[in-house]
Amino acid sequence: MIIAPLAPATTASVLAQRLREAIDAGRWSPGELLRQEQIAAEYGVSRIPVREALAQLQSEGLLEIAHYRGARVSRPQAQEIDELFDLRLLVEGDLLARALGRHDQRSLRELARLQDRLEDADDRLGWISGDIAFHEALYGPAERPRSLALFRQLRAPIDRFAAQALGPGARKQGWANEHRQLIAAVAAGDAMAARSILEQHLQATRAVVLAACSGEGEN
Amino acid sequence: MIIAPLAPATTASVLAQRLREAIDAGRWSPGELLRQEQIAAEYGVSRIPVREALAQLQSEGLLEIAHYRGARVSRPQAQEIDELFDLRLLVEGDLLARALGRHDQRSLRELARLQDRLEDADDRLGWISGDIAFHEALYGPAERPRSLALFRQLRAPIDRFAAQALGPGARKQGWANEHRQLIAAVAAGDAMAARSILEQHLQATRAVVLAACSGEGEN
DNA sequence: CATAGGATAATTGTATCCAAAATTTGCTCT
DNA sequence: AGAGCAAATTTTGGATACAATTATCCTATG
Repeated sequence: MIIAPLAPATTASVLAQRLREAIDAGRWSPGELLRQEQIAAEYGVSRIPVREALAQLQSEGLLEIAHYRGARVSRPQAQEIDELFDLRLLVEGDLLARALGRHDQRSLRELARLQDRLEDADDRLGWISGDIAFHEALYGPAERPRSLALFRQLRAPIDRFAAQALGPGARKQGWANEHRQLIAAVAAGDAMAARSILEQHLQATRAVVLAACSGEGEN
Repeated sequence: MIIAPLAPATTASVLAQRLREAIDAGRWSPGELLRQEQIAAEYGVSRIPVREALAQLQSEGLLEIAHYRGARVSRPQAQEIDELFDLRLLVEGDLLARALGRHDQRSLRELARLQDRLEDADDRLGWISGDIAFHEALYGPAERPRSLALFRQLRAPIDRFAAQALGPGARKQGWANEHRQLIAAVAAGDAMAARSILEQHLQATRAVVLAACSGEGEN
């Protein structure tokens, strides 16, 4: 529970959050231009905070900005997606290994609770944010803030396509199974099994994202 | 040879580059405030591009910005530096392994040439940019743009302290030896040796950076 | 008819100006 | 004299206005 916010919201930061959600929701298709004036008018602000928010989203890998030319939702190439998933396996594998011995009764119950909530969620954005929350709880005990930030950063540019792919019912079962197996492996302290399940989980997600990314938004 | 720049420079982007260099050169000590007005006056521009440049440098991890309070050079905690070096070993180890089989006569000659230039450089910024160039040439054949970008990102917040530590003559010899050994291991295609030398190289650098970071700029 | 050239419009980047927040200064009261 | 509070100054965040660059459309020409 947060008492005093460390970084009191500024127009640009809340705008960035709103735009993040709008992008994940698929408001702009990859390649489509985000017009500063239009966004400014829509949110009732000037173009200055809009520009700062767009720059922020660029640094997160969601947008590509060309000078004097505009910002557009990035569509990673298949090769780049492969690379991102390889990096995720490196970073998340390390986080998982370090978190293994540090989980306790409470953190495991929290994991199970998050997974329950995740399976109850019925909208795409809820799944994505729930999945992020689950993995953050999974890696949290490692106490590696920088690696955790990197985990978020590596997900950001592809979650948009994962959300697209997680339409009605698609692969939700296998997804949930892998999460349950991860919890079990962590509870048992089985590093090998955990690593193996994580790898399988990421491979499956990679395939889904690749399909969604190549299939959508042909501009 | 570049004919037409893909991204024509804008005031904010050249300012960001200038400020990057100024920070690496130690113009501001960690914790010291960077005043927008002062920087704007100094470079003869308004505060708008200054703010955008500062935001960019924040996203690179060089600065920490608090709302209405100002930007200051970040001083990572020892624990954070440890984590950054662990991540570097993960990412650079992967890059090195992937690049190993892809080096050829020309790329090896280029590596040797860069190392020669590096040993001739006589100022701190030259060493740092030379070291970056060397490692980029070392990992380049892996053809992993995203990992290479991550390599730069993981270095950025600590290079400032590496530059500080690389004062007159300090550890330059061991540093050069490790680079030469890396070239030899790559030429021989010896993955184990290359990995081992890289690990040793990063451990040594970590110690230097930790010492420089904790010892300097007590604000 | 396709295309090169140039004027016009649309859009981004930057400067100037105003508002909000924080830091500093100086005063009061104990 | 020192702690606490309030006005003044400083500094940052945002809005408006202007300049620079790019995109569009129209015309003229081979």
